[in-house]
Amino acid sequence: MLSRSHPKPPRTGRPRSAAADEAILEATRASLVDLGWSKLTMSDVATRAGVAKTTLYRRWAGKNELVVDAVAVLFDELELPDLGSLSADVQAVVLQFAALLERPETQTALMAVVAESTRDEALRTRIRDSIVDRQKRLVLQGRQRAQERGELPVEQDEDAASTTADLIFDVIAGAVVHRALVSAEPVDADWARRFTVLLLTGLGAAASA
Amino acid sequence: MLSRSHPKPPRTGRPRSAAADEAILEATRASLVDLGWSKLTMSDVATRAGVAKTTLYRRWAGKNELVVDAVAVLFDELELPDLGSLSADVQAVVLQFAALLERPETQTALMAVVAESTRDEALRTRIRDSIVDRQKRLVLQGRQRAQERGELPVEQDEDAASTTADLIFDVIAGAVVHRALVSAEPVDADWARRFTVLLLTGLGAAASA
DNA sequence: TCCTTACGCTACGACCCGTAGCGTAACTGC
DNA sequence: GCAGTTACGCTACGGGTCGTAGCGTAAGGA
Repeated sequence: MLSRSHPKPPRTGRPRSAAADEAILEATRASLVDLGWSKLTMSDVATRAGVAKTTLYRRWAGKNELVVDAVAVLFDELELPDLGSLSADVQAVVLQFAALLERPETQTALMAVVAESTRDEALRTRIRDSIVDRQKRLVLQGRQRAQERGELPVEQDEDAASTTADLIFDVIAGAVVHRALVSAEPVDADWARRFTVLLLTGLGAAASA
Repeated sequence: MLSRSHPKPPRTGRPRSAAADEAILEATRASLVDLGWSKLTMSDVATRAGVAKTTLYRRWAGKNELVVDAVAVLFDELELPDLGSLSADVQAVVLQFAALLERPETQTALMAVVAESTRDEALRTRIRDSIVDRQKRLVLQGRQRAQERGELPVEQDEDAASTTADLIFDVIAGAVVHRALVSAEPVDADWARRFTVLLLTGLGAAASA
């Protein structure tokens, strides 16, 4: 359900082909795998999708927007299983996120579109709406469960709670991305365990774990 | 000191102009500010630097390598002031790092070259050597000071200590980058304080701080 | 059936890429 | 000084992508 939401879907005339939409996005992912971000071209995607190049430009302004939509759907796979403890839940979601970042299409696309978004306000909100904000639900869900289990205190101040959730989200997502893409080292079960200990109990305790 | 280190600097012939080197890197940074990563071209950099395009290609294989070198030097500014406590030291380095990421040239370049590096092994090691690994010194330095103050235990196992340092580095750098570039929200003193509390004492304590 | 919109195709100017060729400049060893 | 070697600036080039315009055709709605 990509809410690309044309504000005025006209009721007359030939409707846009939904099949072409899906074929284009699929072709974009395939092209990302084969060529990577920088060598991906609109012409190549059009050819792979069996579609005219002009059809791409009728729907997407350019490469940036196209790739965001093509990759966004992959992030909806993430789920937070209830494993009985906050620690187990965090480790599970970290490993899920890491598996997503191991896929070549997300690996090459994610950082690239973020880089582009630093100079494109519209693109930034597009990424925020279709990728980033959707994952915050995992943090909120995990916190609620932990509070129900008594593992975390219930915060009274609504604003402070929201700020804390944002902080935790940046820490988890940032650490996994940095480990996987910048340090380029594996996010395996052992790393996830160590990271979770650090997140839950802090630095002093983590050093001796 | 960019160790681009031509293995064989020939002793004969006309030497390469060091002034041109610096002019090119400076022009690259200026072009990053004005145009951003995607619209930066080799021709534009050459023109700004007052240099022929062929001269660029004699020294750098392409846009990726050039930008890495142009931006790398900026990261050497980071220092870890001794403020008397681990908490204060962490907050200070976080704010320094954030200030660096607010500069448009680093903002647009950093994520872009990392994205490219996912499909280019040589570029990845170049980034690692000239940018990433240099910052780990801050973590090692901070830990040593904290241990001398008695704020952190001295780890016996050498490998485990190294692994922990890598983990902490990914957490700090990742969180700041994610906050600044992906969430696109300010890394101010308050955020740095909250983050530091989380890092040092863990999630349960951070929620009630 | 008429109207409206989407589609495929072709062609186009503009731009950037990366390299080759050439004459000139700068520095070294004899 | 002179010859040898390398760097530099300049021009030119084939190859590729971009994004758009124009046209005839296809697919729905009133």
